[in-house]
Amino acid sequence: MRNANAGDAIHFGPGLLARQVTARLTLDPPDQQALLAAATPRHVLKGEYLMEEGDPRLSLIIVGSGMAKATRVLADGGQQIVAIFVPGDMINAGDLAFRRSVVSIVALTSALLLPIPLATLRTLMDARPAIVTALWRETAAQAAIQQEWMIGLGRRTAEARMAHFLCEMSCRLQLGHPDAGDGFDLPLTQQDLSDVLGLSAVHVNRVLQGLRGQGLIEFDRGRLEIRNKTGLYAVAEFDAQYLSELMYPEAGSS
Amino acid sequence: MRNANAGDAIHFGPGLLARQVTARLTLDPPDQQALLAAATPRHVLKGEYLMEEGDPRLSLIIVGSGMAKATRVLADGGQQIVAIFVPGDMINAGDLAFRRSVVSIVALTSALLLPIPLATLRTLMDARPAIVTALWRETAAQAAIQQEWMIGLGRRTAEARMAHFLCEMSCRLQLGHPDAGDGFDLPLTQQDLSDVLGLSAVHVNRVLQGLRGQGLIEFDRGRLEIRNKTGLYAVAEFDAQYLSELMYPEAGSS
DNA sequence: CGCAACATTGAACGGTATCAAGTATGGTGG
DNA sequence: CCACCATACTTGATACCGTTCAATGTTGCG
Repeated sequence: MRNANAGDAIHFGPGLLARQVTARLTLDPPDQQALLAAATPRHVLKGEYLMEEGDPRLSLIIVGSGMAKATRVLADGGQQIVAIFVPGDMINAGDLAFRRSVVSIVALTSALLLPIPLATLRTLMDARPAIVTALWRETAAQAAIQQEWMIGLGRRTAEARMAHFLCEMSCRLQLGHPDAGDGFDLPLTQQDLSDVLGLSAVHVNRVLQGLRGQGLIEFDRGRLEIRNKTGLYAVAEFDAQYLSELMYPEAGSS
Repeated sequence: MRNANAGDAIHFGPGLLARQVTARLTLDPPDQQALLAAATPRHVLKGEYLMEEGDPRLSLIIVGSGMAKATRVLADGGQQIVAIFVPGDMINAGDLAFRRSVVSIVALTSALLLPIPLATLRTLMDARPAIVTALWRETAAQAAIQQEWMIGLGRRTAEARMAHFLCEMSCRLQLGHPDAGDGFDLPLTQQDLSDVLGLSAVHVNRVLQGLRGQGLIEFDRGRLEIRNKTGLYAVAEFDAQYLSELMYPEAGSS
């Protein structure tokens, strides 16, 4: 949302956006440009629904900027967030393999989306096999993150779960700009956090205070500062490697 | 493991096995045969490790018969099972997109595996794009099941979680032979169930007794009988559709 | 200013874990 | 065929982590 390089090969976006996105797309420049050129950028507002449970899938959506959550509402009114999407992510790439989405997608911030209509995508996939591979890899990356969440939900204490999630988001959000400090925007309410971590909102509050009290983090109005990275990693038993491998996979796997 | 049709196009397997497997591979016959022909069948015994955390990925493994679990051991000795594989599944298809596995794979029964060396697979993927699509679809299917587990771990009671898991396994195991009754082999100990559901083994025992007491199931020595399918589905809030869509996706999505 | 959303705090309850026996069950070797 | 052993299952008592309920404080926004 800063310098709009009108001269970019990618015609629709500011330079910064393109860089964040392209860093995640493991595609050769021609494939990448073909894919991005097929998108019709679209802005959405915070809180807007991009997709609802049961909707047919109409497009592949790449997040250009902003964040979104994938959530499922249960009969008793409870809610579980099953994914958080950051710039460069393909929103529920895996769902595309099926007829309809089983989760709702909600924008956590105002966001710029790059939706690619399914018909166009199919043509591209036929013409450029690397795009199928990229979709597969993205699906696999999201599945690996999900596995980490499952382990947290099943076997970690509330504190470790929270710490682990914060570490994960820190890594994922800072991939594009590794020079940034230890603070970043995490536009989640405590209610959102509780729906990610399978806790009550009240307990999230107490856990956050615990982490604050240990001098590990500050978290205020959607901004997280990591005060003691080593300590936080220790509480989380966090191994950053699983993510860097996901995000920057070995070249030449097709 | 019954009638060995030596005349089958697929040279290594009994007819029944081939049918179970091929029903899940959404590939045209030529692609399917090319893929399966590249496998060197291998038997493993109950309890055998097929893969350990951190191992490099050397092959794509399709389950021919038997079952396996994907598990992750934590520092405190706790354990979380993140997937159960049944005949026709590709074991951690998603992990192939990366360098190494982050989970261990253990055989739950003696099993027949169809491993396809990674080098061969890459050649096949280049020659037959439909195979990449199939890997992607399989990864997506497993991710969708994982999401369902996450929802259970995060937001369902122990009883609903258990019921839901049993419903899921019932559907997945009976896809090949829909005529079978409401009983099937589920070779999991109560300890295994606890590691799937994020509970203690003691509590699993009590939950099972609860379901038995309501006349919903029988579960004895690895054999599950569903006595009241409607009732069990109700307790689980189980929607069978999400699975049938995963397993029998619409034709022509490439 | 006033409302709505979000965050914080305290008290009491409850689901599930943990600990500690004890009881089947099935496989093995004699 | 039996004695033995390991594994799995069952049961009861107790403790705790996290929930629920209810009230209050805080922030931002139209």
